Amino acid sequence: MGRQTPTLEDVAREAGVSRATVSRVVNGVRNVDPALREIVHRAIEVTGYAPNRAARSLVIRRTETVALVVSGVGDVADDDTRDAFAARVFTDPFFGRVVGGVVGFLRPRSMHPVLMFAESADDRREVLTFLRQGRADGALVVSTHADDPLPALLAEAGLPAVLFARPARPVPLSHVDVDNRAGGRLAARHLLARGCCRPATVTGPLDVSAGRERLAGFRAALTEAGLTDVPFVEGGFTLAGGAEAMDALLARHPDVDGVFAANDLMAEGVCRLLQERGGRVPDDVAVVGFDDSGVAAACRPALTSVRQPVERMAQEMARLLDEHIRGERTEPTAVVFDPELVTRDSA
Amino acid sequence: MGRQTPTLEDVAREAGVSRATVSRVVNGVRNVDPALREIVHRAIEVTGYAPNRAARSLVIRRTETVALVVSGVGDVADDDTRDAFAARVFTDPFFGRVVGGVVGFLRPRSMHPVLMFAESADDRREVLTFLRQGRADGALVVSTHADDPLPALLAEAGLPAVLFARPARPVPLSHVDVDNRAGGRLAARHLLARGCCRPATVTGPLDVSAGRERLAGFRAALTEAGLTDVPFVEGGFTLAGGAEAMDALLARHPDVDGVFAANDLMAEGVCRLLQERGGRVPDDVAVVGFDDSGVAAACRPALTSVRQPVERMAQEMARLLDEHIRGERTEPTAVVFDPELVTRDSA
DNA sequence: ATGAAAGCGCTAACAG
DNA sequence: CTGTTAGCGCTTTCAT
Repeated sequence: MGRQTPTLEDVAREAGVSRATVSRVVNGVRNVDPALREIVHRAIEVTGYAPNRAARSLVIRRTETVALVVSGVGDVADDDTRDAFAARVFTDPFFGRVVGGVVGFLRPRSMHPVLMFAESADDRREVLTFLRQGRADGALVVSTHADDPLPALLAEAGLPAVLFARPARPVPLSHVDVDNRAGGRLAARHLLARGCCRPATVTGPLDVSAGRERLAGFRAALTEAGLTDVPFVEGGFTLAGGAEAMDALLARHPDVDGVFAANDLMAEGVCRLLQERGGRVPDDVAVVGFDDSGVAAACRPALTSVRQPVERMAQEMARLLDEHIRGERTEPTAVVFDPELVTRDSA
Repeated sequence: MGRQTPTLEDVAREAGVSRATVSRVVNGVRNVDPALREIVHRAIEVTGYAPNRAARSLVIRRTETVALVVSGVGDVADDDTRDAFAARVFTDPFFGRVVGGVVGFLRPRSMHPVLMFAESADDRREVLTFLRQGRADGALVVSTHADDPLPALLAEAGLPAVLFARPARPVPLSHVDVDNRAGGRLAARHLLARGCCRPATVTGPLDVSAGRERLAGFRAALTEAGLTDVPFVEGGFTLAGGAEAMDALLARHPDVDGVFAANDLMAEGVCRLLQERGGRVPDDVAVVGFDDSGVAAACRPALTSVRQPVERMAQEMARLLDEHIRGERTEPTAVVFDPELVTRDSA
């Protein structure tokens, strides 16, 4: 067997040039005689050379790797909990879209995401260590809870990081978000336009800014139309939570004729419960969701939903991080996207 | 501002020892005087030292990183396609469980997964390059199609890799799998025990071994019971595919009284279609799924399903890869898990 | 435009 | 048990 994987040295020898020249060719630096460049390329081909990234990283002090961390607030860290967390996270179509957008930005730049879960203090420590060791150049953080301590830790440590969604308490980090308030208004106006006069809403967790803002926008638009005291129940952003919330809502207000659920999963839960009770959607109760994720189209009836451009947002999040990493951007920046109503069958 | 991040040298100076000693302490090598170890630990604390992984990787020739690649057979690579692929992949609860299991093994060893999608020839090239550059020590591959060329490429290149599920054509790589045939038998026997006498099945893609084997097991058990010519339609492992397949099945055999769907997503599609047609599950038609993923419990009615221990399988996959990487295992090995029937409401 | 040489921060013989 | 030393493979001045 020959020696290990070939190095720059080997290619240089094969091409009859210096290591420096090969390095220049590999990295596409100009200042290289086209003829030589050809020779070097041939030598690379012949030797089957692949640059050692550890060596490169050591000198350029970059990994071309970013941490993609899904972060909660848990304080436990046993395997079952993590399994369950991972399964739940990945079942929510929202994360798939985030991953898609992130990869869409990173891949053309041959950057790659390392997947991390931060559900406990240990996990968070691990994320910081990971970054401080230079195993990743920065972090993309998707928090599942408002009180997630990770963003603040990252900011304190001066590590490059960008958040998906505005954190509950201000943190000096860039973030992307959708205009949740505008989304709530869109939902309200659509229900009004349909002729609903007893609308209600199943909200997300109210300690999360997305939950609060969607509710606020919904109420504001209704108030403008003269409707106050709109009933609402918190649904926790899950399918089961949506159904339970609708159950509670129905118990107190059997006559609701329109429901805005703050995400599609809950909207589906709402539809299910309504149907179980013999109600028809949208004839008896119109339902509007939020996200326009895969479940919106798959739900029966297909959900009318406030679309959040998650892929674009995730892409932008990656772009911001890249700029922070290269030092092209230093100030925390917020990029806010406009929601859009997608009309289907449920309202 | 002080200098950059502290190095071994800085810690050594602070502790009044040599770099080697600090290195030994950091890496937990014995042979170190407990008193000195204390001093070094203190110095690490004081300086806020975090070992530079690129430097370490350069010499130990390991990254403690593995590629987790979801691999199809596509030949396109535009952004929208990838977005859609990522979204679809992550919507399938199956992958969440895989990720959970993989992370469960890796994390305690401070190893980490880099997420990659391989949907085109370019993507596959990228995966190989990634590994050859030493950016990851090996690959965990989850193929979505039988004809996925990636496993063979990996094997040819002599790169450490382990597959989830047996590849359609033999490849000299380790893999984990569930006994799909036994799973099919379990489903058949359950339907028979319930008194079904006109069973049918919605299969997975028949070019995938999981699809073929589940069908084979189902048929075999039915044949033993004297039932031959069991109707089947291919459903593509998706929700919509399951519904369509059931539709086709019903058109040809309106009297089926039991259906085995080769995964839960399709089983849910089957239930939906049945319900749309006014049929009741399980009273008119009993439905058995496969996987016992999150949707099984969430489906109405809750699905009786053949459980695949995905988390444990994924964990084992990571363990095998780790052994291959450290050279403790050289021969390709297959680890096959037993399925188990979980009885709920649908059958 | 090209080459020589000095590290990047760490580990691992090898002495002592 | 501890220190000295020689690289790991690459990039990057600095000369030429």
